[in-house]
Amino acid sequence: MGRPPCCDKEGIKKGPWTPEEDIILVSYIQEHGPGNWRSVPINTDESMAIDELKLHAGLMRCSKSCRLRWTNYLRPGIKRGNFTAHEEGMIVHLQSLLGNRWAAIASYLPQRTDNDIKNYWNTHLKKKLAVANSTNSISSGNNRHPIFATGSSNNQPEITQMAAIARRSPFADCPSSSYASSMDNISKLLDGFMKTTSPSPPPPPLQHYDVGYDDVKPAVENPLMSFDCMSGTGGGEMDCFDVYHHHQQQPASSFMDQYGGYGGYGEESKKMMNHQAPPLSSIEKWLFDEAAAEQVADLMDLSDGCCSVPMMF
DNA sequence: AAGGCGGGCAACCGCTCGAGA
DNA sequence: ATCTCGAGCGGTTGCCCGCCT
Repeated sequence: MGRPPCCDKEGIKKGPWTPEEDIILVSYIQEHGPGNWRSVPINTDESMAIDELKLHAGLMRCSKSCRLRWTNYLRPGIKRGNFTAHEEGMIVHLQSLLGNRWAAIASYLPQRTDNDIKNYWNTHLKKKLAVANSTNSISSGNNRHPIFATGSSNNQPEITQMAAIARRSPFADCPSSSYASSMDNISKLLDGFMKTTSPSPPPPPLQHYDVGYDDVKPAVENPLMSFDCMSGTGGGEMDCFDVYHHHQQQPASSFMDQYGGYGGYGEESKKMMNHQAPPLSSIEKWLFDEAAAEQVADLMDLSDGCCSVPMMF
């Protein structure tokens, strides 16, 4: 007897997004910014300008669907494709600390979406950890990370879970072949869209940040939008861990303010910073700590079968 | 070559939270 | 203080694609 689904209304489209829909959504967000999702499909009423009416004709998606599509796929700065060993380690580590709070975990990997992380956990890491767990029964005492010695982690699982990630990612950088995973396709479509559509002046350039580079600078390559950092080269090649390592000198809030602005991750991060247990300041210290970086690297280098993995699932 | 099967991932659903009235 | 509603989150589903037989 719950609330009816927001997409139950007639005429609201569901299912896979088409390139045209992506273009419409990106165009809308470019002009209005992310957020106010409710208004995306609704703004097709008479209050809209003529151009906007044209722009949104055909985007019959509910607000949820629009938000999801943007945050999980279209949002600039998303790194797609294979997870690095460092990213795996981060995910395993953070999952052991935070549980299945994928949004919170994603806030520590700004280039990855919560959906991506969730899927990767469910399809890859869970199996790896299960295999490691089933083949090993070594006790975990020696692997406890100092972070759990603070007395604030009453119910924390063993940090040694992360040691179960024993292999470096065997995958190569190869984007998926389907439309939905092809940033090139969208970029080209958007480029073509701008060349072939309305004679009205082009909207102002959308800025995005090359997360992980030395200075946070707006990267304006495509007048409409730039996806370069998602495609496996450029910014996408930088490990998330490098990002954190690089920013360890900065206050976390500053880092999140700079990088978390898109798609709501910044807000989640701020919540994490300010309110939520476990004590993330400690976690952050550890994550940002150079020595910890080496420790993670060491753990990631461990071969299969050398560590215990007391799992919770 | 064709059909079956399983893995991976995009997208949906339902719930919770929080802001504003 | 309470209610309403939008935003966001996590769990789950279903489709697509590649591999195997």
